Parts: sequence; structure tokens; C-alpha cells
Amino acid sequence: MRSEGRTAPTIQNVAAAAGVSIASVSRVLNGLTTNEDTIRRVREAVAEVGYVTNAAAKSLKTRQTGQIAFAMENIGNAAYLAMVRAIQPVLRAAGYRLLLHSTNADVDDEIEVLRSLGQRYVDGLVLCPLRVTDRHAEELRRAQVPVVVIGQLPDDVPADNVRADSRTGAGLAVRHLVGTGRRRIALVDGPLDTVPGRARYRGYVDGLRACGLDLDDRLVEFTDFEVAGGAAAMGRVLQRADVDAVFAANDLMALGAMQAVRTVGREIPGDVAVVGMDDTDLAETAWPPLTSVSLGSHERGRLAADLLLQRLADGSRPFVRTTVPPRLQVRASSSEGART
Amino acid sequence: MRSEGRTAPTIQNVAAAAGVSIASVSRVLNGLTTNEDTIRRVREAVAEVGYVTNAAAKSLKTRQTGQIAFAMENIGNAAYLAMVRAIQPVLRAAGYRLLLHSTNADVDDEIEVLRSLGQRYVDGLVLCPLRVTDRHAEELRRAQVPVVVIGQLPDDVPADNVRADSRTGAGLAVRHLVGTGRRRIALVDGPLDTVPGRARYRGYVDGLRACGLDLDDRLVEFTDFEVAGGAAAMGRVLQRADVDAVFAANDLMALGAMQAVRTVGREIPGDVAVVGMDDTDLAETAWPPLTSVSLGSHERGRLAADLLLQRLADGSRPFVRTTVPPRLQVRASSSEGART
DNA sequence: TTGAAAGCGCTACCAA
DNA sequence: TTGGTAGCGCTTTCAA
Repeated sequence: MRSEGRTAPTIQNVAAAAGVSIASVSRVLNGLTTNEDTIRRVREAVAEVGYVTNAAAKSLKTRQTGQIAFAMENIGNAAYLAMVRAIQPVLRAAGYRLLLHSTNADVDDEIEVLRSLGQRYVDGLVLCPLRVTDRHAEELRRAQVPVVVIGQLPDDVPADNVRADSRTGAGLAVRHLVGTGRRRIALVDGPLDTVPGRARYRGYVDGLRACGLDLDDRLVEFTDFEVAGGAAAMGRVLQRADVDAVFAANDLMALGAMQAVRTVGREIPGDVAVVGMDDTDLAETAWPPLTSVSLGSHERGRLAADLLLQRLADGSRPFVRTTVPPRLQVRASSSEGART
Repeated sequence: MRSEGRTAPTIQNVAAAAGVSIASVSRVLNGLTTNEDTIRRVREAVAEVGYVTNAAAKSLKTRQTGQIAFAMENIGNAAYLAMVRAIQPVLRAAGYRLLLHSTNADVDDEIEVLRSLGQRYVDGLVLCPLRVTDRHAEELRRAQVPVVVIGQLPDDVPADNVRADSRTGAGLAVRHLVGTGRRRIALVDGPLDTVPGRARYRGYVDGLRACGLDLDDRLVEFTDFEVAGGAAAMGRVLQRADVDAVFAANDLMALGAMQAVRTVGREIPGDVAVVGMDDTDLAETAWPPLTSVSLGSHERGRLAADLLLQRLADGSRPFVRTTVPPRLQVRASSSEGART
């Protein structure tokens, strides 16, 4: 803006107004030892000309931006929201500003972010990829700032890594449902070619097997991790099979599944029990409140932020891999007597 | 990262590897007319040394970043999510990357963002302030990049402005409730010292008056625009007064209010009708689906993005102010016969 | 304590 | 078409 004319005041203008050198202005601005009088004059000059530091120039020199980015695939997924809530205060306390970027599950965009955002717009990056391609690995290797990946990462990629164990988590869900008397348990999963989609499918199969149940393909649907997709997928399952429970691979799809169950006039949890995953805010506010497998989103976010700060402080520390265990949060959507 | 040693390759390294001048490298990188052979050699050299542009240096020169920021008060509010979904594709099509920042309703942080983020980290800013203080106005005046404000803005502030009309919207909610037979309508509002909080309170009063109803202070509670706050506030109202409906000033608080209603064993909408505001995804997935006043979040986001792009193209265009009208979206939470 | 000046990596002007 | 080079605004030596 500032249509034509009126260019931004620089440190030169401040120096001129204060009658000191630009070096002195810089020192005052950065809180280095200076004469009281100089400090006062510089401060006045800053206010007078309306000076504000040029971030590009500063970071070109200092190689720091004071910013960290968190890139996720879909900002509408409350699981990421929990991470943001955990990451932000940690980074903020350390003096960093958190910038968010939603890639809309676009791999190219994710790579773009790795390349260019990690290229001096920010001091570090927390990345939540849905799948890790060779290009991800390549960019990760040549990234110029520390990157912490929340998700599965190949062993040879030089980055700190925080993992969930959604396979075990999916197993927990199935066992819980079987344990409360359900036998025909549907699965509404995300795409099989994403890391979480695949892991949850496996966990579902593990769970059935552990309970002595057979896998029935007609009870399984893959869709896109969204509410509408979950509703459509569950609708298809209900049309072709008799079910008494559904495990949805995230809370969004679980909400969709609940809609689908109601659409065919069946009750939750009386006729069909529903279990989601991620244990987001949505689970608590759903009606009936949704049983959900917590994958420790908040905890993973906090860990990621801690790891990033540590690496920012010491770039030579060995790379860390941590896994946060899942935990089942039982609510009314899966307990027989819970209807009010 | 890149622990010790190994500094980022620069344009110099590429030039050396390609056996050309840095000027030629720059030209190839920016797609300016160049010899075929030079182009090839530079491309190879880029790949060889693993070069990636230093964004700080580039934008120091060009005064452009290719980035735009959207700053909101709470990323957990789905109303902002709708805006993001509208803004992102517009900016993306124009070649900009969208960066999000959640200020957590912290005025200082908001000012900080205006000052420094708008100070060469991004080419433009879309800001959603909960309240506009003198400091906001001051920073807006001296901002070095175009800012579009979604929300109420004083007339003398030089920025494009997209507004909702939540006062009228709140009135719509009240009329709808009265029109469907409700008479003791509670209000669960946000803080009275925020622009939306105040506007919605006024609209509520307008609505009651227009329907010939008296304002009863015992039916009104102010809280924080969050689910838990909404639940607590509604709990207080239910304890001291008899109500047959509640208008909550956003969907989050409406969800909380629904919880509170159920906690005291009353039914929705049979005993108590509930109307929210913002018409977010939550309204649709709630049970029963939540009647909500749409404030045109998506539309406002799209308009803001358009205005920003226009100003980026022509800084001298006069400042624009647009208002998006509210619209009532009726769902089961407020219609008598809707229980399934 | 202060000022002069080098230089971060890049673009764009000018001359060849 | 190409290379040399000034300079974007800042920080940080080095001398004074």
C-alpha cells in the first residue's frame, strides 16, 4: 500500500534524525551497551520517523527470522488444532512466532513448503505429512533449517521424528467394541496409500484377529478423512451389510458415520456403536459424546516443539525418534447404557 | 540443522559450477531471455550443488515475498476456517502462499503481527480483529503492506474493509425463535467489549423489542466465545430462570449451551430451542443439527482476498468498505417437529 | 562509547 | 546475450 511515494523509513533515516551513526541505532535497537543519551535520542527518532525494522534485511544478515512454521495437510482437522495449541505456547515462550500452513493434502505444496519456506522465511519447521515420498526425503536431507516430522519417517532421513501408534490404537478400538458385545464392526478408513490410512487398517485387522473375528471386506470402506466422505462411506456399508458398530479412522469421519447411521433410522449406541480416532474437541461436543482413540495429538505437538527448540540450540545432537502411545477415551457413543 | 560446516549454496556456487556469471544464473532462475546452452548449464549446476534461493536476500531486493498472512484470533473457531478455505484458493491462483497466524485473542500479539509480519515477511495481510483499538488504527496507518480488515473499522483508517452484520443477524435469530413460538429466549454472548459481542447483544435487544418482548437481564450471560464458556454461561441461566430457547453468539457457545441444556435433563428442541451463529461445519454435524445465522464467512473471506489482490495490483485505488448480509440457516435444533 | 565500512545473497542496470 | 557491479537495509567487526 502506501500507494505512490512515501517509502519505508530505514535505519538511515533514524540515524539522521537522531544525529548518530546507523551503527549506534542498530546497537540501541538490539539492546547493546550504549550511552543513556544516545538511547534516548534514538528512541525519539524511531518514534518520530515511524521506523520499523526491515525483516528481510535483518534476517539476511543474522540468518534468523524468529519464526517457525507448522505445516499440516488440512487445517480443518481438529487433530492438528490440538497440536497447534500445544506447539504455540512452547515456541512463543522461546521467543518464536508460529506460522501455520495448510497444504490441503497436496504433496507438491508440501514439498514447496519444505523447499522455500524452510529456506530462510523461518528458522525451523514442524511438518505433518500424510505420506512421505522420496521427494520428501530428498528435500528433508537438503533442508537448511531443522525440521521435525510428526508422522512416520524412514530411518535414513535426518530429522527428528515424533510418531503416533495408530495401528495399536485401531486395535484398541476394535477390542473395546468386541469387549462391549459388538461383533459386526465396520471400518471407515482414510486412503490406504497414506501412512495413517494403512496403519489403521492393519490395526483393525489385528484387533479382529486378536478377538477371533474374521475380516469381512463388505464392512470396510476407504475414503478421505473428511465428514462427508465418512458419511458416504458408512452409507455404503450400511446398505450392503448388517453392522452393530463402526470404527472410523478419525473423528471427522466418525461424525459423518453417525449421520449415516441416523439417516437409515438406527440409533447410537443402541443399534450401532461408534468409535472415532484422534480424540479431538469434536468428540466431546458430539451427541452422543464420541468414544475416540487418543493418539496424543497434544503430546506429540509439545514433543515436536521441544525437539525443534533443542535442535535450534544444538544442531549436532543426534536425531531423535519418539512414539506416543494411544489411549482409549470411552464416551457414550459406544457404551450400551449411556442413552439419556 | 546442517550441524557444523556445510553452509547453504548460493548463487555464487552455481555460477562457479556452471562457468557463468551470477547475473546469468539470476536470469535463468527468473526465466529471462537467455541462451539455450546457458540455461542448461545453469540448471545442471543448480541440481549439482543443490541450490535453493535465499528468500531473505531475494525479497530484500525485490520487496516481494510471494506470501500473504491471515491473522485471526483463534484458529479453533470454525468461522475462520471457512474464511481460510475461501481465501486460500484465490491467493494461490494468484501465486501467493497463505500463512496463518492465530493470536489467541491477544491484542499485543495482533499489533505485533501488524508491525512485524506486515514488515516484509509478507506482501499483504488479512486481519480479523476482535476489537480495534487506537493502536490498531495507528499500526494500520503506518503499515508498509496492504491490509484488509474483516470486521468493523473506523472510517479514517486507510484499509479495505469487509464487514458482517451480526447485529441484524442476531435480530434474525430472535425473530425466528419468536416466530416458532418461543418467548423466554436466553442470550449467551461473547464479551461486551468486543465488536461482535456488542453487536450481537444489540441485535438481540432489537429483536426482542421488534417482537414486543421485554429484555430480561436474568436471561443474558456474557462469556468468551468458547464451548466451555458457553456451557457454563447457559448453566447459570438455566439455574436462575425458565427458558424455552437460547441464542448463542457463535456456534461454539451454542454447542456448549446444548451440553448445558442436556445436563439439566431438558430436550432440544422440544424443551429448549438452540440457535447459533456463524453457520460453521459444526452446526451441520451437531446433533440435532444446529440452526445458525450465517454471517457469510466464506463470502467475506473471498471478498477480502479479492480486495487484497486488487490493491496489490493498484495501490492507489480508493479504500473499499463492503458489508455481507446475514442469512438464517434453519435446522432441527429450533424446529418443533424435528426430533427423530 | 562511537563511527566507518564490509558484506549477507540477490536483482537489475549498464556496458560490452 | 552476457558479465561487472551497485545497492536493497541491516549487523558487526575494527579503529578511533
